[in-house]
Amino acid sequence: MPQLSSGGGDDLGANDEMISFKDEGEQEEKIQENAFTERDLADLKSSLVNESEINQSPSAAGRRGQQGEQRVFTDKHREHHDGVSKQQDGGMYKSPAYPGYPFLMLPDPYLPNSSVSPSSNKVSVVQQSHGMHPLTSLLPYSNDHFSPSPPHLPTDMSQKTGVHRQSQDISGYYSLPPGGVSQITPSMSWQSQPVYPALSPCGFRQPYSSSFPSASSYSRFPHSLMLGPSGVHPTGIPHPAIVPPTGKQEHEHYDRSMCMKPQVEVKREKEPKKPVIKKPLNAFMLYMKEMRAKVIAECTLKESAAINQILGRRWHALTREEQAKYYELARKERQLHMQLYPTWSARDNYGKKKRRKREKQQDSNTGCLPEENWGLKVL
DNA sequence: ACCCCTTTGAAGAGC
DNA sequence: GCTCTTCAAAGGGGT
Repeated sequence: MPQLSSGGGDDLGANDEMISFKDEGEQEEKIQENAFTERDLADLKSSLVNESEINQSPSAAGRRGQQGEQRVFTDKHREHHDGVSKQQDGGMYKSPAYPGYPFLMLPDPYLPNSSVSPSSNKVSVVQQSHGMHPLTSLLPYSNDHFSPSPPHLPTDMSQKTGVHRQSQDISGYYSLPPGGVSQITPSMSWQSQPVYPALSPCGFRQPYSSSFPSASSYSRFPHSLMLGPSGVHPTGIPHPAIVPPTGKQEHEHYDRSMCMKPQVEVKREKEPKKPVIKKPLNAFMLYMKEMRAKVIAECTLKESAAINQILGRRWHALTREEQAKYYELARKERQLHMQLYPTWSARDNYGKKKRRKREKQQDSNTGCLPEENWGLKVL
């Protein structure tokens, strides 16, 4: 475990873990809302815990018993992760433990024996019937693209140090021209868009079988800078990362409309509203996206809140190496997002969602409208 | 139709 | 620098 350097493990935030980690009883209360009986739930959760512990490497099982080593990824630890990633780029990604990462993370159709093996990359790849595997789309990366970041180059792209230096870095990943983003050619297109699901010509998400990266399939998605002001490419094909500023299921609604209506009409409809560029997914979100289907299949649960609780527990049960892979992917996602949308800020989407319950409660107490205040602050 | 729930992490704002 | 808030995905459930 490369990241478990001596002297660094004890300060990895056991307290935070204990705080954030919910009690078993609490879990039961939550999941009781499902159709399961208490016993079924207990069995389910017991099996989940067992499964997590069994499937884990012995180090993970041991780690669970060592609350003091439970991870909390503070910035320091993230840096550590980056350090791990660097190591893993040269080690994990190329070592026998992670041969060809992320290419190992292929969906079942592409790996004859892709089931989880304790000795293999334990992060099982789940065939998502509803979407492209976020990691699968990393396949276009070459091994060179996943080579370790050059030691002389910073890898933490969260530091807004400008795109140019990132270009120097990401150009290795995405073959960016020296000029940076503005010179990204359509041919590069969306090979470098790992998270956003591949869309069928009709805009519907495709299973792996049809979304397996290929130059032709990805070339359908032009670069953001090739888009028109509404985020729609002149061809009428929507940008996968840009969604209309409506509520849930934006992709589906939007994509269907793209299929059904002439381009000009759609363009006209979309013009008045500024497209929404979503936040890049963090490590846990990437993990959830990958594992959700598996949990649903195993637990026959469909309620996302319950699924997410399970996924949260499993996330904690992962070894640091396993988590590191997702942190690394998330880091690359952020890099890519920053490349594609240099001027985008997370603040752009503030207020897009409706006010939350907590805010409403505050409102009832204070009479304030926090989100409106946000808007005032922002503007 | 819309919001809540539930999770973790990233980012922004405020102090 | 620390704390708090919001959003990212997901989809069943509630209003």
